[in-house]
Amino acid sequence: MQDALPRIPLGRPKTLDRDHIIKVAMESYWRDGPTAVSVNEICRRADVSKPGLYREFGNEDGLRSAVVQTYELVILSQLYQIFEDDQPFDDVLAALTDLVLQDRQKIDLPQGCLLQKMRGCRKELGPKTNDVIDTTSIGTQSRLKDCVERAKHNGQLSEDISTKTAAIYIDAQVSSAFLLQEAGLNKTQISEFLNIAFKGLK
Amino acid sequence: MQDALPRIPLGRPKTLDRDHIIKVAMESYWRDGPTAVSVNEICRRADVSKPGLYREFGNEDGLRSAVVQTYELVILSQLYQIFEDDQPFDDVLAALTDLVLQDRQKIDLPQGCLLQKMRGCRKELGPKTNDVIDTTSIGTQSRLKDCVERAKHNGQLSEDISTKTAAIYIDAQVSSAFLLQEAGLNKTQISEFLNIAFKGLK
DNA sequence: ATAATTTTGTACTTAATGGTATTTAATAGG
DNA sequence: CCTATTAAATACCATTAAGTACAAAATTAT
Repeated sequence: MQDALPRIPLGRPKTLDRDHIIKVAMESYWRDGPTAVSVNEICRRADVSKPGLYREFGNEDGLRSAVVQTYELVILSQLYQIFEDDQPFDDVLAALTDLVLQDRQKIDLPQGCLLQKMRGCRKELGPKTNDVIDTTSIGTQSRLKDCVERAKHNGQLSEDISTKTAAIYIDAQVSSAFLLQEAGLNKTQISEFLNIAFKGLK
Repeated sequence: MQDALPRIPLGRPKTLDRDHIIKVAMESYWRDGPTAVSVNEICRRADVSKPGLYREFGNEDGLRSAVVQTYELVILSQLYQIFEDDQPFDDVLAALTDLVLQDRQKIDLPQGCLLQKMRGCRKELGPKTNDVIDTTSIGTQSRLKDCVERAKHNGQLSEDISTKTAAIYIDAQVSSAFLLQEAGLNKTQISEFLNIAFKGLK
């Protein structure tokens, strides 16, 4: 079979920038809170008409779920990289600390973790968004569990702690560190905090 | 000077039950989220007229700040009791675990910690509420610090960890445990989690 | 040209929000 | 009984929310 030639579409050409809307919405939800920014406000910030946005995402739930998906793809991938790199477990924990401590303002990104913020107000979010939150959380957990399993296998982590609990524990500590950072703690304090937390794993 | 006799007030007698409104609002914010319930809805749930509520609390910010104050008085007092009881540090940590694990449904209270939920969306709350959140947080921290200092003095806790960091750490771990509980983890898992977390202090 | 097709934004709807002006009800004192 | 005083709720306000009907604009095909 021959490949179909790129068909020139009929009608008015597209100008609506879906990725741009997602980017603006992501930063808005991330910085101001997932329930603190209205669709109206996002339209204003992204300089897009409301029907344009609704055509693309269906409804608010569609927009928010698209945002979470993009967040996993663009932001959480850094985290996944750490889990997948085959390095000593201590280095993994150090890399996690570095990730939390990296200066967000320099790269113009909001503080904290959007997924965590979404989880915090999930009752106020729609079903689709809740689904994406769940699958993303499960994705993170499963990667973390693989990492923990590997560490156990290499004798870098005690077998006493169940893999699931260890994964939940590490995730929770990183989340706490993000929260404390947003509350205004300095790098030294965050570092000290994670030090104590990760000591419990040894 | 002579004590003034109890003056009988003129006019229509009061029937508005301030404490009842606070109770209803507290449970609403706690269960559904501090920004998820409108003043209208609270009026409905408390069976009170809107001007009645506004007369009593001024505005939404006034209601929310009153709720947080009551929360400290009624709920956090249990926590404060643990910090103030002069018991071995290990017992303090065990008592904290018990507090998290107590069955909230039996006593018909929502899960999690309202103060923590308020902190999570503080940008969406008014200035008065933010003030009360801050003073309450400081109050908790200061009691925790006293408790930590005592433990250090009695040789039950290493002097290596700064008192402030230890206090922040313990508070964060309890908060995490509450969150995990809300996410559906069972008692065994929560217990295991706090076990690991508190191990880091030893 | 003009018709067909697709994308676009103006302007609207309905419902809810936080907040209040105003009237009505209930009491005490003269 | 009438007035002053206090507390109550009805009914309203402006604003904003999420979501949409519809006509104008921009293109290709005829």
